[in-house]
Amino acid sequence: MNIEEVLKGITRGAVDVISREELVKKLSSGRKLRVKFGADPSSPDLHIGHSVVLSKLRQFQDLGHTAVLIIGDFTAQIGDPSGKDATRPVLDHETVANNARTYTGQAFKVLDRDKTEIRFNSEWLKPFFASPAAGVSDFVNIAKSVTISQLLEREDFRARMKAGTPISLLEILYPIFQGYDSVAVKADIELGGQDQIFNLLMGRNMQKLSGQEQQAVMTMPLLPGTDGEKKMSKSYGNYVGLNDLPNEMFGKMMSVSDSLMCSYYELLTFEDLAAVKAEHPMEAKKKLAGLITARYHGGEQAQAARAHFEQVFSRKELPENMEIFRAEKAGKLSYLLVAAGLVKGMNEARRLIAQGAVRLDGEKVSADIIFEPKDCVLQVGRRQFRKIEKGA
RNA sequence: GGUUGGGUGACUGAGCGGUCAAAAGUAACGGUCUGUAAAACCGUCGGGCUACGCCCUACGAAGGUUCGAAUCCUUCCCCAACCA
Repeated sequence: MNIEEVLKGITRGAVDVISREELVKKLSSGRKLRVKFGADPSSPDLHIGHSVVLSKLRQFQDLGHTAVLIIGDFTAQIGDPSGKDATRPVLDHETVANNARTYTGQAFKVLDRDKTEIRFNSEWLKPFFASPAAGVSDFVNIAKSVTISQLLEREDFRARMKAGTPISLLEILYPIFQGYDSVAVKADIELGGQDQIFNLLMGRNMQKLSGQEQQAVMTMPLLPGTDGEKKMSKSYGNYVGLNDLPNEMFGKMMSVSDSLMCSYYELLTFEDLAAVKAEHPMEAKKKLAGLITARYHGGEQAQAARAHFEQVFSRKELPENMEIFRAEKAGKLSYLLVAAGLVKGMNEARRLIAQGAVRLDGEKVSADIIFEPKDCVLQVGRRQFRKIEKGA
């Protein structure tokens, strides 16, 4: 493969590449490159939005390069301001450690473990920024409790702002931490989401200051969430998690709008877009759901998820595996719903019955009848099933 | 440090002595429609009950004033804006 082809493949889908010349130079140097990707373990759940950048990282690995996965255990205690309109909560050590563990576990669903170097940035940031006297938590606490607006209110700062001179480093503290990571791991290339561009460029600055060769920077587009409006994020609840069960994953993919499906094809797969658009949307969506599910759970599971989907939703038949609940004595149906864990409370149970959401063996139940224990299937809404067995 | 304005249900945000389990929007959940599309429309949306009514717990925390408080007073905690 010549360099042209490599470059084409590696920059496919990228938003920014800074700079192309440097990237070419690095790629053609014959060296094993160190490709950095940093992640704050602020949330333990990775979703398919993260997979956009991770897949790109994987591409580098497949070319023989090393992925340097930085776990921002130190920076997680500060919170990346990128794309946020409010200060992030500060996490304690234990949470961060736990998150980091699950994080890497999920990341290796995409990355090649053997070509990945995992580093925790507290390794170098702690001694670098925290004096033994002040201690990390003191520093973090102070930085957390002083807001920018408070600082900028000061007259001398206002004057400086008016004069156009740069303000304190505090606001750009985070990018500096992240940038220093690049120095510490001697990154050749850094990948990130589109909203990371400022931070990534800071890495170049810091490396230059340290006399290192500057990393090339490449950003990937942000994946829209399943609502089709905001970016995919756990806090918006519009994500498809890498750890989602096959049926869940398949189902979530099926419920997105047609236009969103196209974006997903573009950002998550290598499929030919024109061909996709020519297909029936339903078929195309099933294919997409299958591709994604297969990626994280294997082809067999994906097949099963598709079969399940078609069975339960397309043909409205019963699913293969249902949770079993043993009913021992006669009682109100509403009580059975609560006991079987299908609803939160009695009121909700009654409401759902009144709304025609409850079925016994496929027959709508319109009143809160007395249920005599027997083997049957209890269904609430479209997707909640419970197999009822007569108790001993 | 000073001044002013705030803290309301999953979230945004009205209410400012009784008619308030608390408007409106979002989210969520059911239903109709369908490709579980999306959108739209209808309904529900603190908990419980012997249920067109009743009880309990709720409007930052703790007290108080009232027949009656999310609404007034006191103290405390937290936040924001502005001024130093």
